[in-house]
Amino acid sequence: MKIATWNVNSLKVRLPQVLQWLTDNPIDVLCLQETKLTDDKFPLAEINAAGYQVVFTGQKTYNGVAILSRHPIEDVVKNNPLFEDEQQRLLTATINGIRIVCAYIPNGQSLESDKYQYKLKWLNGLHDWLQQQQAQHPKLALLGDYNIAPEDRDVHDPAAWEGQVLVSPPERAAFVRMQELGLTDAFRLFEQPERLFSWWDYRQMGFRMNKGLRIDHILLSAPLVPLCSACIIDKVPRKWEQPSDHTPVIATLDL
DNA sequence: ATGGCGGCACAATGCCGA
Repeated sequence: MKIATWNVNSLKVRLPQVLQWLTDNPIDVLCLQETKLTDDKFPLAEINAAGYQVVFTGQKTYNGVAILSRHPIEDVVKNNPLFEDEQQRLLTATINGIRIVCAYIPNGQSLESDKYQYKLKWLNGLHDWLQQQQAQHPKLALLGDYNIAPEDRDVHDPAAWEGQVLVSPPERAAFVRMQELGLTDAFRLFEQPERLFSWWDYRQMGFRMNKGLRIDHILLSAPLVPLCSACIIDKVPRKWEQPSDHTPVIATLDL
C-alpha cells in the first residue's frame, strides 16, 4: 500500500497533473493540500472516473484538503473537534485499517505575525487530536504540508533561514512533540540523497538552484514503522510545465 | 535590497504563500 501527500497549490489548476501523476504512480491513498476550492466546485466526477473515492473539505481562495483513495474511506472527521477553526486544513479518515490524517499546517507568515501565533495554537490542537486518535487507532499516519523544516539538513541554506518562520525553535519543538507521541518521520527511516527537498520557491530559479526546504512529511505511528519499506520524494512533477511549488512524498507500507 | 513567482479575487493591484 502506497500513501502519499502533495500540496497542489490550487486543484483547479493542477487537476490534470494530479490525474497524470496517479496514472504514472500506483498510489493507494493521496492526501492533497491547498485545493483552494469550495466543496461545490470540487472535481468529484473526474477523480471518481480515475478510480478513486475522495473526501474533501474546502473554502474559497485559501486552504482546502482532500483524501483520495482506491479503497473504501470510513469514519471521516472534518477539521479538529478539539480546536475550533474557520479554516479548512484537516481531514481524518480510516482506510485499510489505517487512520489517515491529512493536514495543511498554517504557514505562519513571520514570527511577528498573528498568523504565527495561530500556527502554534493550531499545532497544539493537532497534537491533542493526534494523541486522542492514536489511542483509538494505533495504526496512524499523519501526511501533509507541515510548513516546518525539522532540521538544518532539511534547509538549503540554514544560515540564511536561521530564526525564520518554518525553521524557528517553537515550530521545530512542535514537530518534536509530535515525534514524542510515538510518531516517526518515514523519510528518515531510510538512506536519502543529500539536499533533497519537497518545496522550492517559484522565484530566483529556486528549483534549478535547489533552493528548497523539506516541509512535506509522512509521520508513522510505531505499529506502522516496521511495515514501511520505502519513503521517497518524487521530484518529477516539479519539472512539469506550470508545476505546484511542492512535490509529492510517498511512503510504501507492506500490510 | 523583502522583491522576485504564481494563484486568486468585490480582479488590473493587493494579499498570501513559504
